[in-house]
Amino acid sequence: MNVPEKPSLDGIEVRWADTWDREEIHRFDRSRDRDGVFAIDTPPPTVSGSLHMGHVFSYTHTDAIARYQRMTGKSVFYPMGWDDNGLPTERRVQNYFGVRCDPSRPYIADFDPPFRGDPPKDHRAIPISRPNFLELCDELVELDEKVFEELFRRLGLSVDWTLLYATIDERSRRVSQRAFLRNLARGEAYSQEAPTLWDVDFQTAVAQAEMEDRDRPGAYHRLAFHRSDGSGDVEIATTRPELLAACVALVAHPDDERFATLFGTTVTTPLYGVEVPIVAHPLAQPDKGTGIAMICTFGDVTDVIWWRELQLPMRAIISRSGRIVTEAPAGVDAAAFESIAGLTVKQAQRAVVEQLIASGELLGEAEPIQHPVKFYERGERPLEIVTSRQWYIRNGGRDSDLRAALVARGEEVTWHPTHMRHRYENWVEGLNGDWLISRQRFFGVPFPVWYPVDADGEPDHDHPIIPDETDLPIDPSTDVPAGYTAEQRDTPGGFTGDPDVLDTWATSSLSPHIAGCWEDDPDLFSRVFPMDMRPQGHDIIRTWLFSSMVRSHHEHGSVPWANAALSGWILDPDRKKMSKSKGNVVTPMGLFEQYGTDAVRYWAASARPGVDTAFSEEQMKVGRKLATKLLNVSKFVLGISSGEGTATEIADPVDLAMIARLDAVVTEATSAFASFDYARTLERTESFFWWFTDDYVELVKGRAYGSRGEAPAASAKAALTVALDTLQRLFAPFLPFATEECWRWWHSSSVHTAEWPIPTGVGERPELLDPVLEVLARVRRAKTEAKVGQRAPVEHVAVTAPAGTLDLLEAGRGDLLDAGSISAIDTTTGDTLDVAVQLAPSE
RNA sequence: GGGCGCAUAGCUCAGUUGGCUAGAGCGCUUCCCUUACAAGGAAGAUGUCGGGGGUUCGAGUCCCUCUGCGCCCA
Repeated sequence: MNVPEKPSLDGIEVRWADTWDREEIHRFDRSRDRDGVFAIDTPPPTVSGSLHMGHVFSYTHTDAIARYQRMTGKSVFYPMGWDDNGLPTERRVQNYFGVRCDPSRPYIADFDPPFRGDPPKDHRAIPISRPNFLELCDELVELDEKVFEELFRRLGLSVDWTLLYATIDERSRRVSQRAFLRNLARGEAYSQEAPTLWDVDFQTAVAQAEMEDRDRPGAYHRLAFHRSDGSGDVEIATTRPELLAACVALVAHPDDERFATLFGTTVTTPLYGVEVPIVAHPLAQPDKGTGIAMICTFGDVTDVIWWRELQLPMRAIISRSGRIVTEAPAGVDAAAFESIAGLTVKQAQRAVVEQLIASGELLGEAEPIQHPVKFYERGERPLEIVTSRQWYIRNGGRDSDLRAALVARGEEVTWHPTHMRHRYENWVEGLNGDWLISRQRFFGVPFPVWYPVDADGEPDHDHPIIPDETDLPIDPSTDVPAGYTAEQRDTPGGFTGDPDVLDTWATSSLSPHIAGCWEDDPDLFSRVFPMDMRPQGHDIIRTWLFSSMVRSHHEHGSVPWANAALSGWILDPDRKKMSKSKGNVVTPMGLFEQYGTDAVRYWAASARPGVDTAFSEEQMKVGRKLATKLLNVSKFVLGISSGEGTATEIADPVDLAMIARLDAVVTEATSAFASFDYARTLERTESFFWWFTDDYVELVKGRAYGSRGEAPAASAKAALTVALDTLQRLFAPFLPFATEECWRWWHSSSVHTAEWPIPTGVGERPELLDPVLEVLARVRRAKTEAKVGQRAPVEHVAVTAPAGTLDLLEAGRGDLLDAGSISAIDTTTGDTLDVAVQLAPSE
């Protein structure tokens, strides 16, 4: 045994993290069968900046559960992944190196970027080739990932770092492409030319899950359409007059009597003189504007529905750059159109409004309104809708059977907390289209397909050329399909590669497959899948959680995991969502250094599952106090008992009563942990711990020192040892460093590979301690009121209490005399408890 | 508009199927350097459990309703 003179938390993180690495205590034992494994589908953090308190918070919750499961004897499959694939990385590369990707540029060997970090504000990004851009992506993510790993190790995450993956690495690309090809073969993936939400800045299609509504100012402009029979005008209101040239119909609600006689007739558009029909559709809102609206191809998603369901013609005028196309669509007055050709949407609106004023077809003043506008969640300009060919995976958005099946899958998962299931169902039931998985970006997993090019040089999208699974991963922009030569690329009669990359969620939705080496290592996969637990934030239920469910449902006909544990948000102390500026000032590493890692973990683990939680340094101070106390009480107990004694040697009723309480805590702590409620385990353990140190230890200290002889001391020592041993293990998942520190004083192996405690079963009469401690409290109070120290001697204590209480009290009489420095206790039977304390005269 | 959550001490929060006098920590006040711990300990004060109604022998807890805050979706 080796107890230090002055226990300290300083430096324990590095010392024990190194030891754990050396002893490989977090290593997954892949020889265990599925029942002996606890598999965690760790969220791969986005490597596009820095880790913040939100990461520390939620990853601590998962780690506590992982450590608990390990102690119960499970082989814990706890991988880590880096989500380095996708737009956030591209964006960061652009900002870090001062470059942008231009696929038309040639590759430059040994390219040296103009900056490495913080290009000046006026710097214009240098266009570079796609391969050069990807090299810079690789360089930067490697840097970021080192920093991430260091922080996670310092946080004490018990991940098995040999299981590390990155969502852009070869294994992930192979898994992602293989899963896509399987979806394609089964008809779950398909490509289609269709109107698509488009971000004009990022130049990519955007999925429903990445969209958000933002309130933006707009204005209703009232426009006069002219009835074709010359009988007057029809007045409509629109917030997007610039789309007038794209108008293909007017629409009103079928039950709206104001327009009943107009349905089936036609009008001509202002400025452009296009004849368009007036149609009826239930999605038209009678109370909006004038009750009749123009349908354009396309102003918003409702236009798309109308266009599709009413089989209207296409008159698209917005290009992928967000500018008005240069040629007028068929039927549109070319001379009138020329004045807006090539303008941005904003410029076009101004021009059209001016023209309408001039022609007298704008009625009255524009009426300003606030209205929701669709944005890409990372974007800065409203989404436009353009027609393009995209890949989709069926997700129930267009198929009610599949939707119902996915809702049913949601019921197979146990949600923590349970109400999070509603978020999932809400999302699934509100889907309005399949999952768009293609992105017109660069740093991502490429679609593993080529297309034959016909004699006219046009790709045949209906007959994609598929690689063999054994060749994956492939890059269709450099690899050549079987049966073709490289010279045939992009030539008539040859082939062309699909230029797009998969949505980042299309890869991360396969995180269980990537981590579990699906198909590459079927033996491993069978031992970990379906996994036990998916921890994640509730904000990505609609993306990561749902897409994972879709992939697993298609591929395996099962859920990907049995439990979904949703963590809450970190809020500023003033209850607002943690601001960036604040998050940057308070860095996790700074807090680890200031309070110790265990203290920060304590703060995180105190928050109940799924509950938004205020950032609180006060809680960290409490955590530090707890860790310090644990070291000190360990030193005390081990100093007095030498770590000897077992539950069977406990004989004194006071000790048995304490053990009874301890057993109850173990039972409760265990069932809470088993149901993922780490916070409850911590709270129960902690409150017992403080009671143990403040009351029980003080009560039996004298006896343990031998004040009443060997046998009573032996019982106390055994009880102290058993309690300490149990408490160190109960705290181990929360305070991994402090518990390891004091555990190793008297054990040669790690507390984290020790067995999770089970009740001793020897406890008796827990209620006995209540009257004993009540009397002790009265004595303490008397001393405080007399303003003397707690060691001040007491001459005499007279206790009046009911007979039953006095019986209980009798068992603790000896300990009370010691703990209170009391010379004598007299007892009298009475109705209520009364304690009279007579202090010894001061010297 | 639909869904979900929250409201308990000055602050942050516990309070599991209804059950003794509603708890903890922080903060505040007083005292104590005591041989595990002064980065500590002992003691104390602090509540219309958001409002209203209902069920019940009994409601912080269950039901209804209202108010306020937050989140998700449309």
